[in-house]
Amino acid sequence: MFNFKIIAKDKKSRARTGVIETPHGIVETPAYTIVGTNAAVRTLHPEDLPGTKTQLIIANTYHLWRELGDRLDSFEGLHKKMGFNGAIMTDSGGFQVFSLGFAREHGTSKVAGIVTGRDGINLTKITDDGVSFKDGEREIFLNPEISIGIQEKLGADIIFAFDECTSPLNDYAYNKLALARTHAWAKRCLAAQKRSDQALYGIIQGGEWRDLREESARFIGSLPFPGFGIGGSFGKEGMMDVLSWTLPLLPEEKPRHLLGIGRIEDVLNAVELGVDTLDCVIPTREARHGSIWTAEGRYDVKKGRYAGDKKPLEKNCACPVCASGRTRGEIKALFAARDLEAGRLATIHNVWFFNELMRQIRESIKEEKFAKFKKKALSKLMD
RNA sequence: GCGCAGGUGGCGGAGCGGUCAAUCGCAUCAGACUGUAAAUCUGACGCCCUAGCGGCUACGGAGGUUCGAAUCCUCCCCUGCGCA
Repeated sequence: MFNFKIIAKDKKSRARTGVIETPHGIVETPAYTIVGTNAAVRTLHPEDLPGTKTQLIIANTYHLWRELGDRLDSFEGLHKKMGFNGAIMTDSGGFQVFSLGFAREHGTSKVAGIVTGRDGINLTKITDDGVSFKDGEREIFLNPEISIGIQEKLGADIIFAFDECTSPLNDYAYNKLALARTHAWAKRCLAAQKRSDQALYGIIQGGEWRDLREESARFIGSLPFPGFGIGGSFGKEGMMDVLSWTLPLLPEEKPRHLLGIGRIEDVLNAVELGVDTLDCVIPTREARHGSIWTAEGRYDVKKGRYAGDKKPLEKNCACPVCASGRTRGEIKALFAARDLEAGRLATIHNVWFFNELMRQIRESIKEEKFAKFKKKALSKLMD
């Protein structure tokens, strides 16, 4: 049902290319996972997905549980719901422990140094059993058993252990405590799993501390998970340290997923260090915000200078939007008109862009040209 | 020609005697976004600068009243609607 096969390894780095087999088809790795939190890639229609070359989508346990509640028992399954026959993952809700809690309270991102909106509201209450999320008048409680139970009903091909994503502002002592909890929860997740046709990935945490990360990689890596996720917070530099500390300690033949990271340079660095799949909201969220990703980086198509611009979003791009002759000027005008079609077109392009980047990465590894490819790709970036 | 309603920053549109360089929206400019709380958010947006509860010029034009006017008065110019 679930299998990972490494096809080629880079000689000079830990990069590898392979194939993950799932009940819903294969995923060629390294692969980008497109985020579809509420069982839909925002702004896209199901029929848009094939054109974007998307192999893998990740939906979210917390959000779907919040939305479905009791109706989850009669849920048709994510593949049907999304009109997507490829591989699907569900995140466990562990990230929401951070994003709806500490992150929201303090206005921090999981990537250290990034300041986001802060409203001082912390909706979470964390105990050793699980996490209670305030949702208006009601409360939503998640723990390892409940998260796995929900994920089994959602029916993704790959599911994640319920963990606690800490903040870059949490100190060593807190991370140590949270890590012990995440480890205990990992075992509970394994014990709670009933379905055998879903691959449950364990998640490595430990903040930016080497001893915690290594401890986590050893511990989680020793458990019978068919794959692993690298989660948590770190700085731009620390991110690569964390991967270089942890990935060598994990069973090489099992796939590794980097949770929630995905700018061009991050993708290249992560792959170089041995990451097989990764997910990120950047292609989709930034598309809705008007940021168009290209080999040179991104630009904001909403800007006045693109009014009437007859060029495609990206030169020589073969995505369905660029190939159809849609222009920057048209898309700028759609953004100006608040037409949701703008976000859809930008999303198709961005998703295609990242999927295509991964395709090129896979090719370069097979051809033993990854280092060269990476260097060239980085040199093209303007910022 | 008469009557009525208006003329405010790039545009729309508040303000109707003081704390108004002027709410707000749009446009523009700059920035952010990394397991989606955000198809969202932040900042700038008359001119000048040593960037400050700083200086200057401003609310169609010209006068006037007032300690003080975008706000009141007079005349003029212009626009829209109605009647001739």
